Amino acid sequence: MRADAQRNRSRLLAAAEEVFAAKGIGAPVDEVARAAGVGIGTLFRHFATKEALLEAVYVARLQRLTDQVSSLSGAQDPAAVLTGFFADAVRSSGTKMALAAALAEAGIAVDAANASYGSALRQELGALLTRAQQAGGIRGDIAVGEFISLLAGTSQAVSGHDDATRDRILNVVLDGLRAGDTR
Amino acid sequence: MRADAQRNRSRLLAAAEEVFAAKGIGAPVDEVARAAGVGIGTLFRHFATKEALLEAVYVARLQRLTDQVSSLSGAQDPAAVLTGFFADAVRSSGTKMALAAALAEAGIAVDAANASYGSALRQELGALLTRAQQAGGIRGDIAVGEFISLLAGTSQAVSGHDDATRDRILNVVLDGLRAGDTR
DNA sequence: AACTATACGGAGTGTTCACTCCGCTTGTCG
DNA sequence: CGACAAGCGGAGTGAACACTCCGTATAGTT
Repeated sequence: MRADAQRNRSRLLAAAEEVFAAKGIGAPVDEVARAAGVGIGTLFRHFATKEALLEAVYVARLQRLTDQVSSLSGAQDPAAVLTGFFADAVRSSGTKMALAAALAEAGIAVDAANASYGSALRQELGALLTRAQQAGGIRGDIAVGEFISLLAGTSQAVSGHDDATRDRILNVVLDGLRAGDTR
Repeated sequence: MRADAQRNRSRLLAAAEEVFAAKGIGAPVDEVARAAGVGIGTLFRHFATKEALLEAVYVARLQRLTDQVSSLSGAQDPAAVLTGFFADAVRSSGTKMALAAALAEAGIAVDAANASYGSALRQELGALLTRAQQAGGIRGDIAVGEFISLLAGTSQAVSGHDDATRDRILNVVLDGLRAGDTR
């Protein structure tokens, strides 16, 4: 792959993430191309369809989340680490108009990505969750799937609120995650 | 207003709620007209734009929620009533692919409706919430806005899950709403 | 420097969709 | 029943948008 091609590809990904986060996934692809400073033709050579672009954005986000969780997995206080991760993820997605939720709503594009890349995240998170539950501090009656859905739902719940309100909402869910478990 | 016109109007509203709930608000209006058994012309005579139709659907939902809360406002155990309402609302919206969330994402259409009709719901709910907080059983550090956002977020979180999973997710949030308050 | 595979830009194309227009139908009222 | 306003249906219109195509430009190689 030529150097300029690689540069354009990552520019497109970054621009897409920004544009879709700001205006929702309904935003026209021309805008992404313009934001990236490339022509539309270039966009479509790198990502054959809009859906492929969305998927790439989604995968990139999964990748980052997975890395983040991986780097945390050895901690000595898994419950605190897990809730900390939850809070971080919610706070950072709040800025971005619930991009993950919007992507998830898109449906099809996400399934393929979930199967291949999501499973890694799922596995990492699942391990951390189990350890947190065993160590105490996180309720035992939920699985990874519920945890992830809660993460997405909470991200949506906090979007559009100021920092203080966002933290109040977040605390409700975090307390719920700890509930029924006497630390 | 002629009898048939009124009939068509309510058919359109019902069809719109169903179609948009099933396929998201991106569904073409033709489909709504077809589902209602009327022509497109008729749809647009009753609702000047698609946005107006969405707003009408949203208002109808707000209306129903408001009535529901009103009928509950005199209860002797406000905390239980409030959590019961929360659970009901989440469960019923779960079937409908988070219609409220999708509508909220549409933005503009919702603002006007919120101002006029949402305030009634907000007021009713706010009263109930305050009473529940005073009676004990609901944490004192949240306001109506947070409660409503949590409702919407939780609705999204449970969508696509089976009943048992849905209830586990719901319980996390409900426990969170009770947390920090020794009943 | 010359060459060529690789990549680029953006006008053009087909399709989807919200919305309009008008000839026809039907409810309503004297 | 007859008249006519109110309402209906759906072909037609324009705009937005995803995606294609090809002449031009440029990175990498010899």
